[in-house]
Amino acid sequence: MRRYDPQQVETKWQKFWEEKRVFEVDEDPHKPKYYLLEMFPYPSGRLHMGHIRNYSIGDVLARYKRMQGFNVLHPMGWDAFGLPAENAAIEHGVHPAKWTYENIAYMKKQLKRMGFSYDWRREIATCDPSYYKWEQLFFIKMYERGLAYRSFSEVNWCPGCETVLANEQVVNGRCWRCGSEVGKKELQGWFLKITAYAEELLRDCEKLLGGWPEKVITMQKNWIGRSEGLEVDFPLEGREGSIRIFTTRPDTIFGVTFMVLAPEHPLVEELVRGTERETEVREFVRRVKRQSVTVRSSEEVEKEGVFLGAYCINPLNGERIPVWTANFVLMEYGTGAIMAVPAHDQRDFEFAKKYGLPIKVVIRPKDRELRAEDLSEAYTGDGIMVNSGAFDGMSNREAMRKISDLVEARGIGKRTVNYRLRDWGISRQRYWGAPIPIIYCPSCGPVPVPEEELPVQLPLEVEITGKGGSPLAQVEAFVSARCPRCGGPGRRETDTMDTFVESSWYFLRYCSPQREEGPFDERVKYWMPVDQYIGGVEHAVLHLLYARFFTKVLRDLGYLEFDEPFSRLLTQGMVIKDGAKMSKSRGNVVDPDDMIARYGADTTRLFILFAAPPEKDLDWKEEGVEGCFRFLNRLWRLFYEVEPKLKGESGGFREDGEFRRRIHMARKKVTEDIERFHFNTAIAHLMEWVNYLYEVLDSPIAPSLWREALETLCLLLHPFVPHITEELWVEVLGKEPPLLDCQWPSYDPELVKAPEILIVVQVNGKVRDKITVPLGTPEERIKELALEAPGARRHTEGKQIRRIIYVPDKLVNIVCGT
RNA sequence: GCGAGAGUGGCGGAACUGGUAGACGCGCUGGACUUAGGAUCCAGUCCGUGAAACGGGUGGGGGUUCGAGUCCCCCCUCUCGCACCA
Repeated sequence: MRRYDPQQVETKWQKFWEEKRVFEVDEDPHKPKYYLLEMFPYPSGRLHMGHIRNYSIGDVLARYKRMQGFNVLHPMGWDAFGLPAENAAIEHGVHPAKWTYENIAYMKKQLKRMGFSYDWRREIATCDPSYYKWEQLFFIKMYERGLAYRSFSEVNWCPGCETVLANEQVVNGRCWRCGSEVGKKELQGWFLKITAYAEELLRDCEKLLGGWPEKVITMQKNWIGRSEGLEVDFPLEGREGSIRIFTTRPDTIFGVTFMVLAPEHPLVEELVRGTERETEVREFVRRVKRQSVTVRSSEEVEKEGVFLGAYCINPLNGERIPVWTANFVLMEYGTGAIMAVPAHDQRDFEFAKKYGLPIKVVIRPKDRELRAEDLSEAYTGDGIMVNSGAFDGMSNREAMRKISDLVEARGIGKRTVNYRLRDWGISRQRYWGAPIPIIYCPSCGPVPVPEEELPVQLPLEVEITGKGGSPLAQVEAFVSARCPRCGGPGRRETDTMDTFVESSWYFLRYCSPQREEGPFDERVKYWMPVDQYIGGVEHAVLHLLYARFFTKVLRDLGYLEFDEPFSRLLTQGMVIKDGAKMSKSRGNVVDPDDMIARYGADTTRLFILFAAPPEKDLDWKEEGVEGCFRFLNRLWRLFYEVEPKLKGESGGFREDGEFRRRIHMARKKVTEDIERFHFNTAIAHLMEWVNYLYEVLDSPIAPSLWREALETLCLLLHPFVPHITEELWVEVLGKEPPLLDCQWPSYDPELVKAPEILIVVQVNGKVRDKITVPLGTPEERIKELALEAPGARRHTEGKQIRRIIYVPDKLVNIVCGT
């Protein structure tokens, strides 16, 4: 018997697939399309187990759908711009382009060695000018529509990466990539107006229901953070002007006992200038501004503030209200100023307690009185209005509406909607990224590069030192340019785009990757949207939000006709070893190359799919891998042991119903399990079936039945372990490759049914016996048999039988007295 | 603190709409075949008793039900996300 040699088998079929172009697909209007996409990798050097897991899951679905008759688009590419390439240049003196392309070449080889069914003709690398050219075009179109703008503002600055970060890229006050503590910096940069789509991005979350994990939808909703409220002007006392605040609780406006401005609020300086408090306040503001984002946003930080010495007037009741500034009010949100109602807001309450500010109750619960001096915390619930003039006695909900109406009618404020979502800052002070296609002209200002001059190529001759800001600024040949508008001398923008811009539309480019006349054509209509997207949860509010935004923008620019890019999303769990995420610093990394060399790609894939369901974390265990390797050997031996039995005549054998039933059972189970992404149970069932086939190895089974079983086994296992199945299919069964073009086997529900069914007999809910009855036995007969079962009789003897419950084909429960 | 998810053998994990808890795999125990094996095969493996019978058992406590891992209430633990957003 031939030994199972994964290396030999796997390289043989990989070569075959490539030569026969098995994975290449074209548009075919006669077939239903299925776009299966996995998040493309950053070419960091080599694949890690997280990639292998992601792509193994994807490959199962791609192959399965293809065998089901779908025209499956399954592309792969490279998220090729990014900092590590630049760091490699700084550390090892290798050019980012060289480093990137070498990594791509190696990782591509690894992907091929895993047997993933990608159509490599569609491969894209985002650092290729033919890719980012279109991105630059989108930028210009967005600029023309006011969706890309330049602004001078306080941005997140990562000292480690020496560049700006978008809000989404700051995780717990730290850089999402390098973990450095993020600071603030005043900087001029380019922004994409994602806030213009806040409402739609939020609303369309409804369209994702059912297709996306609820968790991701919730995270996106929270990130967008819509809140409805009221803006109100509080006139300043003794001078011109007013303080505009935003509140979601207009019903508490009679309970305002102080105002708080964000330390960055322009009025702070204005109000204290030339007063005795000037020094104290300035000192405070300086101190707060110095606090890093991490410190200022962490819970431990105590609320602190200072009185500005100024007062304003509550426009509803004329009360005189002191104005403070404090660290817990953010300039970025709402109007940067709040009305403080300590009785009904916990933060205001804490602040009032600390500084001895008055507390005034304006809402009481329905069933009791509320006294300010009794409060140990703010009362934030609903109730009845008190101390609120004309609104007393009203429910606070009603008062909310009435007060808003009044404020709007008097012209001192308006209802507004606020979002937490900020515009997306895309300028990066780095080299290895797509250049922003703008030329600054001393007389015309920023001018977009004309379309016909795109792409603005990233120059390759550049010195990368990691010091002194953007490397592009040093390349005079790049920087100096003619103003497209007036023809005068101008200078190019030297910042590059955030790499999340590239990943916001790559899935569209796969549809027409080589097209030179435009970013995409009618093929995008055929393939999009992506039917199934697979990747890690870490992009729940980064990539996935940006990609949704881009899709909507491109739709409005006339390129697309749909609203959402990804119909279904599967977020896979992490790969864990020894209780922790695999990482170099922990030294618990398992290298895919190692696994392939020792066990082969099929075993590696099988283990990953078998050890845990996709959305859960996967615990890497060498012993588990060995178990899977053992199974494939068992499978291999089974085929060669059965091989001689396949040759004989099929006549003269007793029809074996159970043997046939198992075939259909397997088809049903595996199909259903793949549909719900329960690959582990699908594989478990196939293992069980193989165990059964070994048991009946010496039984007189017709050769045609054996053949049917083995063929089914190959077909059902193929999405998981494509190489070994292809080999057995051809070498033992003598069939034509590739399996990918064979039809997924269907099952006959009638044949899945067993002729005899096992009925569990319970007495008072406890299992006491089991009986076997022929399919179709009438209920009355089954109940009789159950009562006669010895195990049941032991427990019913001498007792009164009260009820008999029958669950068809499952159990009988005899309820009797005790 | 808020929100979501999860707690099942020695381990990874099964159990679709309430209906035999522990499938499958790992590990472990014993045996067979072997010069040998960490190869392969057979048997066993939730706990209590040698075994049957029986009893207990899905984080803890209550409840609904003929019947609860599954549904409801309270509590504990863990993971993830958000975290002064007015």
